[in-house]
Amino acid sequence: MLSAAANPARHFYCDSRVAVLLPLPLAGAYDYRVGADPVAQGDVVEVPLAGRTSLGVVWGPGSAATDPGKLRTILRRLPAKPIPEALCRFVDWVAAYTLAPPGAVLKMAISVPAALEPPAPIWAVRARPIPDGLKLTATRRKVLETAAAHPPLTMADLAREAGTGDSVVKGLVEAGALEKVALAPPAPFAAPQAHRDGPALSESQAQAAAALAEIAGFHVWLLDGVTGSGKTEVYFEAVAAALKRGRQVLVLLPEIALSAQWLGRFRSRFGVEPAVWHSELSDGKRRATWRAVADGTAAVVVGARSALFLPFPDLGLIVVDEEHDGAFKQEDGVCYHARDMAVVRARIGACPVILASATPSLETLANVQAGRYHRLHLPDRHAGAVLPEISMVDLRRTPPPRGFWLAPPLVAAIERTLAEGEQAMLFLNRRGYAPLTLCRKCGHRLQCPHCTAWLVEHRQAGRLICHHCGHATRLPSVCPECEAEDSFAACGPGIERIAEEATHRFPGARVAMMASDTVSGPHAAAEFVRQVADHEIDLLVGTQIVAKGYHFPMLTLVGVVDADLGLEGGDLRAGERTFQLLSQVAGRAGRAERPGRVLLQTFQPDHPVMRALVAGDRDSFIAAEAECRRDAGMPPFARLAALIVSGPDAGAVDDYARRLARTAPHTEGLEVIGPAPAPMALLRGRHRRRFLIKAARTVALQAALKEWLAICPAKQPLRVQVDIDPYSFV
DNA sequence: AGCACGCCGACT
DNA sequence: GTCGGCGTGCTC
Repeated sequence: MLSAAANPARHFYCDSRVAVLLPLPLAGAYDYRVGADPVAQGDVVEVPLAGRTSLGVVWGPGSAATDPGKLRTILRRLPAKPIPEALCRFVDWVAAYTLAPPGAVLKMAISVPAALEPPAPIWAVRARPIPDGLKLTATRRKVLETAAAHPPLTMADLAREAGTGDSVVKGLVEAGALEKVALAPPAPFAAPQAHRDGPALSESQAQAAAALAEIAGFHVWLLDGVTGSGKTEVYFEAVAAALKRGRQVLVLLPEIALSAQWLGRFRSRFGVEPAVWHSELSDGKRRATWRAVADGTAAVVVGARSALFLPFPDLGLIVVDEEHDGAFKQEDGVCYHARDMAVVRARIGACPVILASATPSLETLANVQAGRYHRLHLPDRHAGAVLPEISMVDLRRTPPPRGFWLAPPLVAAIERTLAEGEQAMLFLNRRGYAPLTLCRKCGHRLQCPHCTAWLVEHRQAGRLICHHCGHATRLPSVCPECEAEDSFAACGPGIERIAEEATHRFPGARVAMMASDTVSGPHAAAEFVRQVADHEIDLLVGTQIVAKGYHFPMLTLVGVVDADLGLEGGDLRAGERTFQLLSQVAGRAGRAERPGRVLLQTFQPDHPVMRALVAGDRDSFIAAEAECRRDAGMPPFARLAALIVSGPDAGAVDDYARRLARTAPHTEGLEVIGPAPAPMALLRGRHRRRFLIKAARTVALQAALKEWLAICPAKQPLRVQVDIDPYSFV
């Protein structure tokens, strides 16, 4: 099924030493002596390391520089397929780009050590000639006849088939009348049926699909289509085409745990479920999936960003759905953007990438404009549905009553919608009941002891929770500052409070909440989404997870409780992100026959983001935003990196940050800003200072940073985290 | 990431 | 007098 061999010209090392990359945050690969068996590039090996053993991957020839006295010998070669060369090159590339130790990147690629050992055989039994002196009872005879009539069965299956218990089967095995044989484990993933007919496509969908079915070789395609235009069905044709060529496909989604509807669409197009990959997989699934990717039996993998590091031997297409989504950016450990790294992985594998979005990122649009990416446009909603009408509720003119958050025009619209027997959704990107709790007597605000953040009241859970480190407490009975009793007041709304107001305002309506902490795990999310889709809920109150790709046919009204929320706090991408998020939320309305309506509650009706949303004018908003970025010398027209210096002691962190500032590079086209307190000046008990580095696109940014940090390395417990292309500034 | 080495408090 | 806390440093 797979075309050719994955590693056409692997180089075998019979000479004395090779470099082995270990999945540890070391500066580089270590050299080892080759044992009795020769090894080749990509082989997974076990090596001794400081009194224990470690896995590693043969990375290349050893260096002459290592003291031969230190060399130790490779213990064994694991009986696994070698790591594909494309993945090895990808690991090196990501390490060089992100300035992460290559071993830390390798660790993401061999994240399932158990998958490298041979799978445990499944034991079955089959009949043998009946040994002399076997006592043949009626049940025993039945079991032996059944065994003779079938291919080898597991002991449990045989017992069930023969209508008896497994003690009889066990007895026959011991008596030598049945013999155990090892079965090959079944392939965990059925092949998708690429030849099935897809759904009927509209004219523009069919054109785009036809173009995508032809693509091969490294190219980047932006599939740019309004919400509800059927992008998924269009790129499925590219998936089908890649499958027909016998190649593997990777689809990246921003939040795989919430992808039940996507999986349903895949199943109806291809007849089977794809392999899924995300952090909540069980160990067994994880192992089976990794192995199925490595041996090519997983033809399609849909996964979160970490799926990029799976060992595809023959990747023929990558799709990044909702490419603008911030969830693709990994912010801790190895900091990388999965959309950008997908493009790199595709280049290394010489295969195409499709980036799909209704609200593409500025970066991607700039690449289209520069001619680096191709664009396919889907201007219309599918099946005659029209885009929702978006209007504003000016909170300065028609504010809600004191202590409430839904303004009269929004309340009236919801009442009308519910009276029509349709569904409404209220969107507020804030979990919990109230984002801030303060003492009415002295004004004291309840703050997280480990972070620069207020504690958020979660009334349902009866807790105050820090959303940054998870610190949780009960609401204290007296103010820790002035010792006043029962003096706390909840300030501002979270979705719990909106749901409370909605329940009170719209009696009889079935109100439900959806946030990352109210639906835990893929199953709960799938069930919840089904309830909304089947109209068992009238009014849905949710955070940004309701913005993501769902199709609710009876949902005709979306109310954005606080459209200004994302614009606070001087973030480079605040405007862009707010535009994308609100466009996506608005896109949930009116996806079937009934037209949709969106109301944005705002104090800033003249803000460019609000104007663009109401006018439905993405292109001029993006053009204006791009102009600002160009003027400010910001991405995508320049490059940015962040250095975060952190440690448990504020004084030591400041000292080190000042030393770094003194040794900062002075290079033409490179500007170092800082140190300044990082936006979260205290996070999980660590004090943080930040440098921002702005570089012209022509400057060798990574080299300059590497040199800088080498002059002035961080000594524990101080740490420097490098974030190339930082995304959020919080 | 482990694991050892190394200096200071509460136990058999 | 030891057991053990985790700070610091190394692993081809």
